[in-house]
Amino acid sequence: MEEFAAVSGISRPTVSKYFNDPDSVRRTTREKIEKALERYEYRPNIYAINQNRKLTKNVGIVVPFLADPFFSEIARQIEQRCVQAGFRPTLFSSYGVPSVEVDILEALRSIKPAGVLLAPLGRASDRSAIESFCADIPTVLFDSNLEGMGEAFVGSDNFSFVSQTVEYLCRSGDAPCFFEMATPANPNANKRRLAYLEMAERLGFEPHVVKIEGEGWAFEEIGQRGALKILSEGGFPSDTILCSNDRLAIGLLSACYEKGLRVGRGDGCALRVASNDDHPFSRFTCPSLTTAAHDYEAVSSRSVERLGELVEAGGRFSSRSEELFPARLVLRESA
Amino acid sequence: MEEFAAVSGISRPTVSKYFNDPDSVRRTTREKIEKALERYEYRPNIYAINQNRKLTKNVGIVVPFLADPFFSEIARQIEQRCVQAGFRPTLFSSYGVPSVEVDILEALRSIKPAGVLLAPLGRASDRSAIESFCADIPTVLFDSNLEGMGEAFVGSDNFSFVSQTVEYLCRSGDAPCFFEMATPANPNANKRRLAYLEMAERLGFEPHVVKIEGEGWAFEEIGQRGALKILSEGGFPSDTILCSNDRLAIGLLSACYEKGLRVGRGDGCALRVASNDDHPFSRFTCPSLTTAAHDYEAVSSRSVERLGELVEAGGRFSSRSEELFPARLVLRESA
DNA sequence: AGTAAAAGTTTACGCGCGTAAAAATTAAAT
DNA sequence: ATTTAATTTTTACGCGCGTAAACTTTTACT
Repeated sequence: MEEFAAVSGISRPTVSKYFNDPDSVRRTTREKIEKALERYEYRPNIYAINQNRKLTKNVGIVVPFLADPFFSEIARQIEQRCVQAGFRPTLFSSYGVPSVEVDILEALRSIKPAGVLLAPLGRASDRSAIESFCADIPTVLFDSNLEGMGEAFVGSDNFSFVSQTVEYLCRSGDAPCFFEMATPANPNANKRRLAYLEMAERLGFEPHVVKIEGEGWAFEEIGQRGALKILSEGGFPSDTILCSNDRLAIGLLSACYEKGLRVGRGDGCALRVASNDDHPFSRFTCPSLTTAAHDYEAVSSRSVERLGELVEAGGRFSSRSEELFPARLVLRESA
Repeated sequence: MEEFAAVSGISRPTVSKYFNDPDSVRRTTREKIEKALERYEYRPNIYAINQNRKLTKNVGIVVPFLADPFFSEIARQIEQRCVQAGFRPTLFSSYGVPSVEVDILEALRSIKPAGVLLAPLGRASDRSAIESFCADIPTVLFDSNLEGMGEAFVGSDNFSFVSQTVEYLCRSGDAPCFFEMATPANPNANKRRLAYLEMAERLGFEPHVVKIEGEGWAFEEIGQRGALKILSEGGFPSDTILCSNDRLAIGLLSACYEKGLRVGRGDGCALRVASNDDHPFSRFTCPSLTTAAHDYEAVSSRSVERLGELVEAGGRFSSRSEELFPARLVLRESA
């Protein structure tokens, strides 16, 4: 930087100021530096910068399972918006393993991020590890809420999802049973079940929750196996099935196909299947999946916005906020 | 570190040595330090470390599209193995955008990685940018080969994929036509087409390459639209279709379902469909997809191994190696 | 016990940059 | 042309650690 300052005819502290914020120097000064920049392609050393700055521009984005297209899609959007907001995002996935999630948080501490956007594993998360992390690093939770943790939460309104799908299914045919994992990894799953039960009461139908066995994040396989088991043991309590999430539904549809059961709302269809999430692949299932869509854009943009505000506010909000975005019902062929 | 060295009763240079490599100090010394570590939870500042070390332990992993489960799966495995090898991996995705790929390489330069594992976009990549990057940073290419770039390439043997699927399809029924994008993003697609043509000649059948329009990485949609168009304009030249990759096949299967065409090898099936990749979702398509599987494990482990050797060798190999792993034919219901 | 090799200690420097303070310069305003 | 505010320059220090050199202590081995 010393040398570069010399060739650009500006003092080093001013050059340093320029790289911190190009608009903080006079226009003529900026132009001189930028002219020199074209000829000498100097880049400040990021490690030296971050060692001396109290606050880096790093942002950590943590998701529970990047191989799930839902998360890779939302991570993609969040990443983009972080860059637009002037941050340097780094993407992490715990791939469903709690200890990896803890390791990621540990690694994040060491890069002294301005803030972290965290979608926790959920039930399997080490709550005390996350709590102590949030105490040290400004953190916004998204997608999956852990009560009281982080400075803010941005996610989707599970009741909005389920109420719309249930309402639609009841309006257009039989009331649905609810298909889910017995021990869901994600807290959203619990909220969805509760929403289903609530809707059953409101609309006056008998709820049936069908729980299937399975651990981990291989939801499609769990859904497929669970559905095959149920189908060969007397079938579902209703011909209309609402799945807790699209990945389970993908497994269910594959099981139905295997069993020769036609899914859809037309004549000759044995089952109707609807679900929640609007997973990127749900348009290509057979039949295409009727589902309640996340507002990907709202969740991702609001998460990053909230993080920006948090960093601006010095890392703490006076009170923790929770923002939930409603779902949008997407009618396709499966129900 | 000064203070920590004091409380642990060891000199600072030795403590520094310890954090560089715990095994480089005497056992008794190590134990003293680790005992102190339990009580004072000191962590060396990663920025100060990397500023002074000639070589960081950072490794960049770059994939073209993380929302494609194929890449998220291979990225997952590579990430794991990097950690096991003592590296600090960071994951990047260009999400199909060439300028983002260039930005990523630029960002990678600034973190001075020990090495980079790069799966380039392919046709859309800025070759000169990648070339100049590889000249500066030790790079191993994987999945997608760019002639002469990087110190090594590790990928799958496209001929092995196509020869096995074609051979199987011919053996068990009619010869396949080949379904692909007119302007594929990935160089593997071209190799697969050539392999198909070569196999047609070897086995003595008339090749039919069916090309569909479409740009970008939304392969399922492109495959679906393309297939719908073809099906409503006279159909495919053969009742057996080999897709260039699984994501196109997923779109094709969805189009077939929509058209009421039964896919599979049994009686009453109008089409047989096979493909390449063994995409994580290909087990759950309707019907499940017969495909040639990548050796995910071999490709990912060998890539990381090769990178380790490269770093060990000081960043340069005397000659560029290309390693291709054969496919494994996975017979499912679609063909 | 004696000795060479291995490991640790002291001392000191430098990495590349942020940043503070005081002085000097420039730009804007009366 | 003066005054005043805004920038820039000079000078200087420090961040947290890697690392080299010379020296001292510990370990391993005959």
